[in-house]
Amino acid sequence: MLDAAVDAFAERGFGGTSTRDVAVRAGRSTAAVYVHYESKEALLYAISLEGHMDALDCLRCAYASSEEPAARVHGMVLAFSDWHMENAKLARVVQYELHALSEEHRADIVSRRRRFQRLMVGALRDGVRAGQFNVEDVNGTARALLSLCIDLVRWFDPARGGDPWAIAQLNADLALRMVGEV
Amino acid sequence: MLDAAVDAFAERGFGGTSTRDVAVRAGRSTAAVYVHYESKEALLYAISLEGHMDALDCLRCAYASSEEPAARVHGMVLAFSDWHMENAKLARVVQYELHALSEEHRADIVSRRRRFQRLMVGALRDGVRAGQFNVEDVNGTARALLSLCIDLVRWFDPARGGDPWAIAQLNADLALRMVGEV
DNA sequence: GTCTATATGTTGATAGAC
DNA sequence: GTCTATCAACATATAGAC
Repeated sequence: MLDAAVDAFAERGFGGTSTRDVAVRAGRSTAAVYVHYESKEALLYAISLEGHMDALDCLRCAYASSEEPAARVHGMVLAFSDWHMENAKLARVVQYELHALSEEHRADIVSRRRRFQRLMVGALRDGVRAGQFNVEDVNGTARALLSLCIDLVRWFDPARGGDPWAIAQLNADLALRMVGEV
Repeated sequence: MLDAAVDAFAERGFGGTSTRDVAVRAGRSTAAVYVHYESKEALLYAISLEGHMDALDCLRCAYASSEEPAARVHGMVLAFSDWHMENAKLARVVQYELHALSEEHRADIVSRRRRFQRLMVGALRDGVRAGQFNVEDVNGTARALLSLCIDLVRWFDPARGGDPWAIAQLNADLALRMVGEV
């Protein structure tokens, strides 16, 4: 059911998807949707929540798996880029359908999103403090590094080929240049 | 009429917008929409076409206004970033609503989009040939530079403040690092 | 070119049988 | 938990008067 909704929302957007679209993809009736979810918006929230938690786990894990600043930033951009390509449909919904959430749900998700930025800012500060990075605008640069990863969902299409790992490697290498690694 | 549609599509997405939404914003009846545009999709195509032409003009102009490779790439990222913030609503529709176009219209737009990539690839090759840039993957790096600019429309909100020019400058400075400027 | 009125299908969501 | 059947509201688009 969730998978069916992810596919549909990713393909046509939340507004362009009907509960019937979702039900048909899941091989169920429209009524069956409402047994599990209170509304179409609640379905989107469930997807968005799961996606944000999974992506944050991914980025936290990468942060924790190295103490050396350059290796850490490299690993974070590598993992976060890869996540967006390996979970292309989910990531698309996560990144582009926030506007359709209710006010309360959106506030919850927005506060979760700040953690991505904080984590990346932390990684940059570590490198600056250690004298290994040359970054003037830590917040802006962190934002740009996340942008590089997130924007992958706009154009990357698993069906059209392209090697996710090679793309993630390129992003990670560019990231080290962006932080002015010494 | 077009402005009203840009506002609506940017806020709620194409699928989440009704022709009534557009008509009300424009201070007209729904019937009036169909005097000027054959369908809701035709309205989206008109917006998308105008937006892509304007953005391409912007990037071409930046390309042409310098011969020196580093200044050229800096200027391109500066101008393209700025365009996405100064035309935030239009840019949002341009970048995120392609999926809602008819097959013919989408094909037309997609072929126009390739010109952005070609222009940036050209700028990078110039710098590599001149021995001023150190870029292994020209296509991938050009894609990343455009990503940095385009992803601004996902989060930049003119209403919430933030200095577009400072953000554009940061992106342009990061771009020079990304191309390994000597 | 604009409107009011309307045709025709689709929407999110519910009722009630099994 | 699943279905079929259905509701009221809304969708896109058109007809025809001014």
